[in-house]
Amino acid sequence: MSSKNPNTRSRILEAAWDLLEAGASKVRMSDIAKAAGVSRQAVYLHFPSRADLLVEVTHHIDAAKGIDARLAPSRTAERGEDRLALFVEAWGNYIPEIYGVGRALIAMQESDLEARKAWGDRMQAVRHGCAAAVSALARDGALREGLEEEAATDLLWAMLSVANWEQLVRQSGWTQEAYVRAMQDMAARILVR
Amino acid sequence: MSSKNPNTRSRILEAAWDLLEAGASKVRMSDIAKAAGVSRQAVYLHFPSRADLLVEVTHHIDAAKGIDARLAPSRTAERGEDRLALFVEAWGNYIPEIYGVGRALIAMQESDLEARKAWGDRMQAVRHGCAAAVSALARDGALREGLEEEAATDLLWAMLSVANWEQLVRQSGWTQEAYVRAMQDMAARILVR
DNA sequence: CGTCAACTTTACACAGTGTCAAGCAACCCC
DNA sequence: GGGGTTGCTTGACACTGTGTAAAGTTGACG
Repeated sequence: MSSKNPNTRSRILEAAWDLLEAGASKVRMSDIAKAAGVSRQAVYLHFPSRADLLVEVTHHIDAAKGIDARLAPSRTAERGEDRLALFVEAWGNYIPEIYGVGRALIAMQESDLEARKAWGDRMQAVRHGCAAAVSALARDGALREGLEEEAATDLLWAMLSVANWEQLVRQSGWTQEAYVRAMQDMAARILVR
Repeated sequence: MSSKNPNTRSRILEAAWDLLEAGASKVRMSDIAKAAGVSRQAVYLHFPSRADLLVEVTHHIDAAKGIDARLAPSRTAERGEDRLALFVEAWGNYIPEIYGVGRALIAMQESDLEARKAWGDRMQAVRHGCAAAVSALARDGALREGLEEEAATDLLWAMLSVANWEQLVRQSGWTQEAYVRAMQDMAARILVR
């Protein structure tokens, strides 16, 4: 991908991650450069744009935090209901990890087409997870009657949005545990027969 | 409030409203000025900042669309359950009206403190509506057991966020009617005993 | 010693917000 | 009918942040 020093690249990614996760309200390219101990231009030698850098940070986090391993339990669950609860738990507990970057990427969506596409892609991946859980319910005949799989997926997806997590946990002061329990309960009440 | 020509002021507000509601992705001060047939500086003679202008637009819309009248049925409902359903319907159907401005204001939140406060205040008003509906349920003894009024209000509030409406209606392609019905159903299942 | 890669330094273009000051046209008032 | 006031225009400019461009520095390697 890049012929530059992979060390510098990682330092930039780590620095960006740190700043974003620390909740700094505005993280500029120069802030990231400074935190990485590198010039602002060096950042542009590794990442063509701010949006690209942020996207790479999310991939970096995915690799570091092992998103796949976290979702594994949900995929191997027998019953649809268990699968749903485990998926809600896994994703719900992953949100805080990517919240900083997600927020920055969401904020860029309005102005930056690339950022919109990048975040949209990631959220589409979450939607696939939702669809899989809903589909498992349907397979068990446990999906609430009068609810299409498509609509159920949309609802679950909307419920599990980063924005909702932000509102409940960051704004309303819920604990992470309360959030996850509420979402599991909610999902069960809305989707399960 | 302003010693300037109230006519020009209204023209600016209307122009901003039109542009925002038309879904233009980026609405600059100069765009609004041009649409209002006025110089960019004239806009600043009437509104100190972009955030102020947007907030005034929301108030303008409230006055034009009669938010109070729309919420009246919910306030006069006898049963808590009816009140809840009517509130969800009234607010849910109001969202599309303010979506354009809301989106612009939300996009500014990250960078602009004033915008954050302004939109936060408006959302707080919605929260009060949620709290009133929940309180009516509790009064009837219809609130689901094991659910605090506070938590119920938070949940309802999060559910009814503009972001969720956007995701379901604009992104997932739901009709407005389907959205309202789903939210009413969801609220009943989650909050009502 | 030469050269190549990675990075630094400095400068600049560009968009958009917000400020400032001078000018101008209409109207009001004595 | 001149003098002031009001509401707006015109043009210039400061500031922030992104992204680009080009020349300079440093160290490793052959």
